[in-house]
Amino acid sequence: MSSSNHQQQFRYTQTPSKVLHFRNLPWECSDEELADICSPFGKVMNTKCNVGANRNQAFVEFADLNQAISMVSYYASSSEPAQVRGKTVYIQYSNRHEIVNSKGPGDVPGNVLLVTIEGVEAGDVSIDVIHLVFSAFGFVHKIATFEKTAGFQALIQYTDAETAASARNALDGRSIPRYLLPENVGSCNLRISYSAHRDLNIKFQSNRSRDYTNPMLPVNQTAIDIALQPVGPDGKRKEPESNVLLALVENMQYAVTVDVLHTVFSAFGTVQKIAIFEKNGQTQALIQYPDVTVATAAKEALEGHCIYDGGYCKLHLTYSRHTDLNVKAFSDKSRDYTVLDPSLRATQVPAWQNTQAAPVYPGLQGQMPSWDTNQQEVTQNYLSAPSSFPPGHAVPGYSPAAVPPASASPHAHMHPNSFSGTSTPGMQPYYG
DNA sequence: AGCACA
Repeated sequence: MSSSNHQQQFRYTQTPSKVLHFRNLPWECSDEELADICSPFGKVMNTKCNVGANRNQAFVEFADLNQAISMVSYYASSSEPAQVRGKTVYIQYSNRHEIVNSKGPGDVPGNVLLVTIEGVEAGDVSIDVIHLVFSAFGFVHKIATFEKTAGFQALIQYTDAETAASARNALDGRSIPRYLLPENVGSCNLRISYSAHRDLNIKFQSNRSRDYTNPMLPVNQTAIDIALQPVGPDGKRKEPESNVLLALVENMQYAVTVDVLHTVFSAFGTVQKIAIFEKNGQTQALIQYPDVTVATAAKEALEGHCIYDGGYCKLHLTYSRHTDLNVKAFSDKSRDYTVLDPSLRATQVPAWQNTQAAPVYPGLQGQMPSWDTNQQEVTQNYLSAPSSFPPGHAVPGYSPAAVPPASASPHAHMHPNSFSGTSTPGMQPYYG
């Protein structure tokens, strides 16, 4: 019966309790900070921090009811509010009379985190991505991953509980950045608690477990394919290389067209095909090169750079799992330069009416600056150019208005780099 | 800025 429930909701009518409820606490307020402001009023028997959805509430249990009353009374009449780290905290009697320490094992702080990666299968998030994400907070000693009914989980071992806590506080409830995930994965929230483990027993370096303190550990058979993959300078294992790049475009303030991408990516070699699509509300593109080497050069030169000055249209590049795109030869969202001569666009000739590009456009040769079919010099210039990229300015001077006509080169598929090297003299922003 | 967890 509700009439028998005399628990009061509001401060002036609450019945006193030796348990006090604190709210509006600063982020990650510690038991020590709580005890600091409570101990002048009595003996603190128990505390519970990081309560509530925002983890900014807490409970403190005094030894005696009068001690709790004295604290509430003091701040009720004080001109200075109770503060922690300069932040005003609000104190009232809890509607319970003791702190029930129902700390599950996952709430006992330790140096090993138990991470549940929601919404993914084990294969979707590599141990290297996990390592990359969690290394942001300190040296990761060991990682073990496994699949349980709860889903894909990982144990992350840090040096100490403080480092583990900082990682937990920063990442719990958040998602792994999308550009670190495969194309087919949406958001994947991290649920992080503490493991009771102190020291993980990693027997092998494998696709499921790593011991970063012991690089000499034998490699498990199941991890051989992974071990054969190249390792980047940061020690992060790369995804399988491909001649096709997946580009995620961040902060897309300007339209990123097929032509823009073609111009940007042609600096590193012949672009065979481009496809632009939307995924999870973000613009993505696939760029196909003839071989992995060129794709790698483009990836390394362009990763993290912006198509436009001012941080606009920042590129995040990964290798696609595709090797040969099946795209419409000419649409606003895709282009196949191996099938279709781009000059057809300028001359308004549909692709399917022309199967012999070169002989049809002899006149265009004359429009081009002095270049012929032996464009070694141009090719070399642009292949060597990415090393001189100014950091943070993938395409300095690039402006949306300066998008080159895709029609400029009728031979893009025959002569590597001829497009970007010759078609747009006012548009050579890459290397100054 | 408003009450935990099993």
